Amino acid sequence: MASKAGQIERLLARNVEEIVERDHLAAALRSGKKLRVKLGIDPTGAKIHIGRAVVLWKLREFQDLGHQIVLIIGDYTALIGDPSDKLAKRPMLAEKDIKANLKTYLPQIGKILDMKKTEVRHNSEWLGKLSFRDVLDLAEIFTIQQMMERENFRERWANHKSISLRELTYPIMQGYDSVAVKADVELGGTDQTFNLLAGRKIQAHYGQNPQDVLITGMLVGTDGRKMSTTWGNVINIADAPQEQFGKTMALRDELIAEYFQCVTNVDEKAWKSELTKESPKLSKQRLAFEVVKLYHGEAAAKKAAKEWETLFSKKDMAAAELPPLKINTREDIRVLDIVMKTEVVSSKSEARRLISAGSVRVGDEVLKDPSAKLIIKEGETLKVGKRHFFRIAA
RNA sequence: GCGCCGGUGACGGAGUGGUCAAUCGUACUUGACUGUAAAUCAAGCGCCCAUCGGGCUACGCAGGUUCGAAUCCUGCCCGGCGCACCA
Repeated sequence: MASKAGQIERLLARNVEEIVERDHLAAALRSGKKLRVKLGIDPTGAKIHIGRAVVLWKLREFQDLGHQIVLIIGDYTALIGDPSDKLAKRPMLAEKDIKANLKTYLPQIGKILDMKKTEVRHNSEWLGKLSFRDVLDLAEIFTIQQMMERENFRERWANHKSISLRELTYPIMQGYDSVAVKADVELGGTDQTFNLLAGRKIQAHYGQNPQDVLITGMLVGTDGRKMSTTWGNVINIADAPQEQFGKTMALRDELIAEYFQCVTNVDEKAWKSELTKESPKLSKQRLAFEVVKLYHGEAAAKKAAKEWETLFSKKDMAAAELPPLKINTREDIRVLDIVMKTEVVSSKSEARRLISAGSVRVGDEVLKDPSAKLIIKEGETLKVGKRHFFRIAA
């Protein structure tokens, strides 16, 4: 393990886009004082991807140095809901969703942080108690002009897109969180810059020392666009080993370095020297291995690497370990119905399309007729599309 | 509150009474080529049945006119712009 000074140096440098009051933070870290380090998360989706994990790993570094992590669940902010949802019923549903999301969230975060040492708070605890008067007091801290400096507001303003009054209160809600938990440091991605800085101002207003702010870069998706679940270019930390490995292999070559730096723990010098002498494919295999290792352990990573090799590189379906698919092997069955059984398609029309396109094969044989009937044997392999494989079970 | 413009598929954006399940671009899926990379080429891209083909549901919501509506009319909801308001 590196020296404490080394750890601090790394903490302040790797994947860090900007630090506000850098010297102050550096001094605080060296002072030996136990800092309260805040991260706010909105439980909006069910899965956490490796892009969002960047900041969690940063927290882990703080944790390893003995500081107190304070995780704030934005249950109150999320409850208020999106401005485009006008239905009165919405908040009730959201409350349920939030609870469901939280159940899956914390275990995922637990893959990165030591939850026993983490303070988990919900911001409804204090935001729910504020009076209208309190809110006005908070609102007084900022001017419209300051709010409009924010890029996404400015852009929307320019494009005649709506900006709700409520949205303007987001920074003050989040900033007040810092007051409530007496944060010394807050982390976030560059998209959070405005909110993070708002926290400083609000703390000062309430007579607290402004938190230092550490901003991490945003990880791009595997295809080079912004990482987003709707784009399908994400690798989730709870994804199965195989899936993580495969998704990493689908990464664009030019992003390999960035991914090594942002999503793995591999020492910078180590991966840089390797990268220059290896082919992109080899580098990616190493990268994929590291990613899986991080979330599933070394044994799983080794296994995933091997599986990938047999299935995709050697294209040896027969030798690979595949998920079983239960099919009646005694009667003949339509190709269409077999594909439906796999549940990789959302409709029969889609299944027909896939079949007609020649993307379904049993063993080495391509099956192009949706309504052709066949008797399929136990142990045979089935491939549907590019990446769905099964082994027939009785 | 008044006036004007607009709300179309994942997104952008055509279409302004039948030939519209809806031009086109992007994204996406699949095939070929490959390194499950990129680029390129090709096909597909509402749902259901099907061999050609047929049926159903859709163009903010609800009604109406018509043989026939995404297209016309009425009401409602939502967005933008302008006016008014600004003691």
